[in-house]
Amino acid sequence: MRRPAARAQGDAAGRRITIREIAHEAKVSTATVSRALNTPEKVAEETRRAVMAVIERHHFVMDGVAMSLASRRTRTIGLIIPTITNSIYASSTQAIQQCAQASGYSVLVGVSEFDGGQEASLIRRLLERRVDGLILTGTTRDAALYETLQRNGLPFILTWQPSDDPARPSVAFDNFAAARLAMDHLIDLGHRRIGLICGRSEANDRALARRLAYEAAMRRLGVPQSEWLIYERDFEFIEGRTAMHRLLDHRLPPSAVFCANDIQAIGALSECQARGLKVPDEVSLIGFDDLPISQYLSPQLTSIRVPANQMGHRAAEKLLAWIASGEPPSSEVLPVTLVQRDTTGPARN
Amino acid sequence: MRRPAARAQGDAAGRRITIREIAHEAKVSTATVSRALNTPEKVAEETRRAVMAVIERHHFVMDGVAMSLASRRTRTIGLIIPTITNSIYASSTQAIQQCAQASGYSVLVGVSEFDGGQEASLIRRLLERRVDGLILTGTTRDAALYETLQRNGLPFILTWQPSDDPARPSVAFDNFAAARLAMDHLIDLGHRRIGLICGRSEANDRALARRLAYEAAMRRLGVPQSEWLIYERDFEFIEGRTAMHRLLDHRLPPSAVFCANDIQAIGALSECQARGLKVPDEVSLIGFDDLPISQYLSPQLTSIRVPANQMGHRAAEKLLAWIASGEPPSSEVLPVTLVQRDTTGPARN
DNA sequence: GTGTATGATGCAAACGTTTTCATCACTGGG
DNA sequence: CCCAGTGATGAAAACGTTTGCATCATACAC
Repeated sequence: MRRPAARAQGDAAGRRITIREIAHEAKVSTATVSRALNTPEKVAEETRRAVMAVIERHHFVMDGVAMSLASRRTRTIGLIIPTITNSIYASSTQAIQQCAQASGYSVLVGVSEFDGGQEASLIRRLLERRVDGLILTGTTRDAALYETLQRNGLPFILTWQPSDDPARPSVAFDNFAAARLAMDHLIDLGHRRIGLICGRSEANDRALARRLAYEAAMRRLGVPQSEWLIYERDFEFIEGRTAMHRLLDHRLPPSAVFCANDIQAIGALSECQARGLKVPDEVSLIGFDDLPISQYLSPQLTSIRVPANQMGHRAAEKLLAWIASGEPPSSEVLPVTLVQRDTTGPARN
Repeated sequence: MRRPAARAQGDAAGRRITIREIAHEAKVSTATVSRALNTPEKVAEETRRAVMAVIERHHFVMDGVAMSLASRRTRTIGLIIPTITNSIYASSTQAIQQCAQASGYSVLVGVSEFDGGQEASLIRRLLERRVDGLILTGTTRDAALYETLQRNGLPFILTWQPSDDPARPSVAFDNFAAARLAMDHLIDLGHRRIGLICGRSEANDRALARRLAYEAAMRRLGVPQSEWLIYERDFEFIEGRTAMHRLLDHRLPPSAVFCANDIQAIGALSECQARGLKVPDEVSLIGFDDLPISQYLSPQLTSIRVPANQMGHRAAEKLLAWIASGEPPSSEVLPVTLVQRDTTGPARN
């Protein structure tokens, strides 16, 4: 029986051709081949062409692993996101991809499922893979993890939540201020009894910031803190829907609900529609994220537009610049806007 | 001025500690350290513990690049998808991620943006990175590309479209049959003048298969081929919407429209709603994909449920099995179901 | 006591590049 | 004619692991 490894290399595949054989055939040294590939300007035009001809002829593909070992860079960045199915993360991820791909970098993606432990082990794995840099989601994590990154001198950018520590550069927007924008909008419309549906604040600093903004707004309003107005749930349509169900079943239902993400907002909206409740006449709903779909709903969802795409783009740019220059970038706070559509209206009473 | 590279390694970061220093400190050879890490059962319990202690003490992280070079496997798989923002691809991607992560593999993701050329260059890049295997989307691509994969003996799995070539194993569902399911549903409801909104069939074999099923059904119906009933557009809500706009503006608008993906279906639905057109009373709409959101729309979207998650899961499993065993797996066709909801109803006349 | 497994370990040769330093051939100024 | 400068190239030492083979105890059957 043949060894699996041999088989996995494929039957038709002879041993992969190496730079050494290219060098031999082109009658130059491996150094010259390497230079022809990486720094063509350092090689005489004629030599370069000869080398390239041999390379073409053999379909030579450089071994990136050996290259990484020798040059001590992998041309790969790591990206850790909580989930990929919520399209708001897909959006920033796509931007990061584009940026990286355009600069010849590959992206190693890890999905943490909102679990700190899993995130830590993913980070360790990426560290082991020697990624040149890292893009992380949120700022809250074990200090030991940050130490590990620092100790390894690994450039990293935090996203989705601003960092106040210059040693931990971030590209993000202010979740607290953004959520306040939403609350102010509802308050301006005359709402006083406002519900909140958001993510789990213990595992998600974005959800926490939004909740805090909600609570601050309610306090400012002089409304007593009422736990029954608040629902922390997972990021699923159904969770938003059942939360809304509970809110509406209450003896004194809120006249407006702040959903701290569009997924849950859409779930909440569907609950209203299932009950035949008019939105925004009988209850107002505001979301957060402004997913592309939100304006194709009916009624169109009022929401807070977050710069997911731009954030991914800038984060990738800054990370690559850091890698190239060795200089850590400064943090950047991106603007956020209220997109007023058809699910918010004046309070009735 | 210091060299960037030096700086990028970080200030606090001394040179990374190596297996050699661990070995020295634990008074064993590097071979033993390597074995303690990779095949603990081949090392005496006592020795293993001593080695581990030293490793812990120094926060030693193995250099995966050197490991990959020496062992000739990277424990990384490549995944190429056309886009990540359409949540149907996010769904299969997430499943692949989970599977890979659970087996200690990392996933290098490439986004081709439905562009064959870009896909080819991404594949080459992944080849260079020496991924242990590849998961690709669709079956239609340059023969030279397949040859390259074969030549390098790289295991790969095709997804989203079944392959008939046993040398190119696939995990997919039958797009033609699935689209026929949708058409049959409309036809059963009495519709005869049926529109089609789908992706660009020249760059997307899934869209092509669905279009062919549409055309076959229309032919079966004896309806003359009418180009004006067919719209090939990009995967955006707005594209579905404007296509629907055109369709409805026609002198003889269709009584039903088959949207070959939910994104465009949702756009189409929004156009109907903007016009105050009753769905399904005045026009029926059927989607394809059955995105999670589709049942939270109002009216809820009738659609074809595709096993995106399962497909990703099975594809990853098969790929990893192939890598481990060296034996290419057989192809697998997954079932698809019609999910009948509220956007399809009997034809009026 | 001999011979043979068995288990734990070490030695050292890969793995396929990059990169430093040295060499060599020119060029042109003095 | 000499010398410094420049540009193209090569030799060889890394880079940090894995792994085949050899070695050396120790155990056990006979």
